Amino acid sequence: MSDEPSTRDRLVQAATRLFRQRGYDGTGLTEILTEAGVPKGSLYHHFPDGKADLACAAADWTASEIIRVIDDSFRAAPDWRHGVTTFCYKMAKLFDILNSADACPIFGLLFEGPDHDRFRAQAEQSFDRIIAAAARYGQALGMPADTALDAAETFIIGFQGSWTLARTRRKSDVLRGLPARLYGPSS
Amino acid sequence: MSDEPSTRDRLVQAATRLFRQRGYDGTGLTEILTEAGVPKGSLYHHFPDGKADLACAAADWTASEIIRVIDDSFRAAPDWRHGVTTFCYKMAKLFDILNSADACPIFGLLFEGPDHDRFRAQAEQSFDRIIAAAARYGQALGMPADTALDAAETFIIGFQGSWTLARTRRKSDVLRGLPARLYGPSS
DNA sequence: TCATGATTAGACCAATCGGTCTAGTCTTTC
DNA sequence: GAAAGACTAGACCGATTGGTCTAATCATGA
Repeated sequence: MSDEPSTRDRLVQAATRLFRQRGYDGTGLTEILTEAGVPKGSLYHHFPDGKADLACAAADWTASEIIRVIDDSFRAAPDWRHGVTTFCYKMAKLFDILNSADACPIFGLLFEGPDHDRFRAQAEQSFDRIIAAAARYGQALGMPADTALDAAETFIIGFQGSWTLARTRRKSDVLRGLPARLYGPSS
Repeated sequence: MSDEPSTRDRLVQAATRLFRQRGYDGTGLTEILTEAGVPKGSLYHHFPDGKADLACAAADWTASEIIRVIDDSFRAAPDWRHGVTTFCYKMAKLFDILNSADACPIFGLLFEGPDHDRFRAQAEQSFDRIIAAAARYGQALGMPADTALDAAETFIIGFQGSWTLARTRRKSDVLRGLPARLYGPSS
């Protein structure tokens, strides 16, 4: 019943927020430490490899958050399109809350940084977790396994592109319009 | 008939390449200068605002390159789908040449950096130029203006998402598969 | 030939970067 | 209540950052 998040969690969440806003290289350790209210020693205790470790933890945490939204969107969905639509609306709302300026939670977080291949591998794993989660709902809604995987990939690809365009325009409409783009005008 | 690109051009192209690989904050000025073979003084002569100016020039240059590929893909295309397909194949080839590790030319370049809103505005303009170029071909192929704009947006959104996924997987297949995703299996 | 503005050249700067290290403070266990 | 390990605290480090500034060199037109 702790009301305070642990030091580790505060670090991960502060890092997530800041990486999303300014990117990996754009965010200083001091900034993260200040935001989390944690001294440097603690960081290197919980994350021996420092910034890189922290970034991977942040990516992992974000992927789980996204999957949580997927779950919330698809659990009660009568069909695939409804699930996608709910997800897009939820994310559009999040986009508006985030001041319409941040990078897409997972997608923007990775790639940069010195340890290129480690980050790439982490991103690949995060992507696959998310796609697999969506594909599971596709199957549950009656699709064959490979069709579901394909539909989930298309969905996530479209979402990623839409978020980027939404960001340049600072308008969340693009996200809400994704289902119509992918599946035609709503009947 | 100069065979040597100008100092300015060498700076822009070196910056483009490096920003694409390591991002804005991840790339040091010294690195750009070394790669371009240009001393610091020249940079601040051609780009008084330094790194930020250079990044905007790089973005602009890249957008023009993309539009050139769009032109090459659509000029002789018998219909919209053919144009999109050719574009995707050309970009997949580029992706392979670039070692499958770089960010998508335009899309990854921007957003970070201190002068957030300036970069955002630059990205928006680049996006719009590219979408408008594609939409023009849509109209030329018989679509009404608003349909063409919508098709172009969907195309670019899909492309952006596909490049990202291709990057995490280090496989250009995703790019080549985009037309089938958007328009169904080829007949 | 000389003068002038454009351009190149790189030494130099304060600030910040990520990371290390030692000291101290909790918490747990016997 | 004492010993031991988990954790916090922050001073400190060399390297690198983007940016400034002065001096030299180049091209050009009178």
